[in-house]
Amino acid sequence: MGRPPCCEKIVVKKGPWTPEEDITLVSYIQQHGPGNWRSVPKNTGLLRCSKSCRLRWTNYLRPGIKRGNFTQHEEKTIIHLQALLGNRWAAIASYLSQRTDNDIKNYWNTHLKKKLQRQNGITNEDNIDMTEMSSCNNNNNNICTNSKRIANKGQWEKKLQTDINMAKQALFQALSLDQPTSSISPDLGSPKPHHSATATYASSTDNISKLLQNWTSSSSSVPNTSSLSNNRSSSTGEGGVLDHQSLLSPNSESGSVDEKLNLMTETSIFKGVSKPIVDTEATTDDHSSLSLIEKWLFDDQGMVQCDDDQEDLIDVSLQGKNTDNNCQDVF
DNA sequence: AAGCGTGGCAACCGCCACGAG
DNA sequence: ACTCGTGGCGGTTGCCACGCT
Repeated sequence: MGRPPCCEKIVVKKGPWTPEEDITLVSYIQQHGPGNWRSVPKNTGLLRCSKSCRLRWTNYLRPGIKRGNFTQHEEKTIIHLQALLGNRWAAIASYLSQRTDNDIKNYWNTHLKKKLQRQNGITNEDNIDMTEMSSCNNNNNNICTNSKRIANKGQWEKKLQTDINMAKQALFQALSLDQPTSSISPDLGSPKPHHSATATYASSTDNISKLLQNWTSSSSSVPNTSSLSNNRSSSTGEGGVLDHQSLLSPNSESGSVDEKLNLMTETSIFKGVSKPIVDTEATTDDHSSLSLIEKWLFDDQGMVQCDDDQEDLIDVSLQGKNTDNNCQDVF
């Protein structure tokens, strides 16, 4: 038996989020930063469970989320990481800077699983768990068996996660010093192809952009990075919070909501977000230097490549073969 | 044109980990 | 050391759009 639902006592609304709710949530997070989700419904008046607020933010409203079709590069990355990590979507998502774990999970379940099934000539009747199957793509069957056995709570997971987190943390620290600005994918805010015509609000990122744009009037210039830096430096422990006005005020300087949301990623208010916003410029500047983790991911298929999609990956410049070693050690 | 089946995605549910008291 | 509250994660469900008959 698990704990009772977090919002059992109060009447909570379920189902798709409305634009008004989204705005309320975004506004609140703009002012207070993410985190302390329990207080969000209370303070905003949203009739939503705190969990629901958090999910809505992390999976949909959070700036820097790339939506739309997965690139081949992303696809291959997911396949490889899934084979290595299993269904640990959050961990996998940490390597795809702009994708949410939910997105990756959905994509795996709806596309990649079937694709792999086709490639491996496995029929649905076989009812083979693709998670396990792909895990067994590793060379060592014993590894496969053992890792499956301890897949859910094994200590190797913690070690692996710790190693990854440490490496990433070091990288982010380095990047944050060297790369003051970022350029989030232009895909952000673009409507998802599949649901672009849908009438359902919740299915269209574009809608919230449009809606938010109604809150903003025409404007001339984009807030410069230095002002953001000032915000950051003058922030509290929660991190620098963009002036609420900069996002929603009619007098805002910034042109599009997407731009504003993108800029939000540059502030540190998202420190509390589980998945770090990645400075993509660091990766796009030097496409020629394929990161070790990517090499490692793609080596076995001899498909080391450097295309436009590469910017989607975190350039985890881990030392030497550490990543490889870490991953193998834990097995 | 209507009915049905399927696919895709957002959101919910239940469990776990962890920190605070 | 223990309990409780909260956040995080992965699995699953429900809804909607689309395609096929």
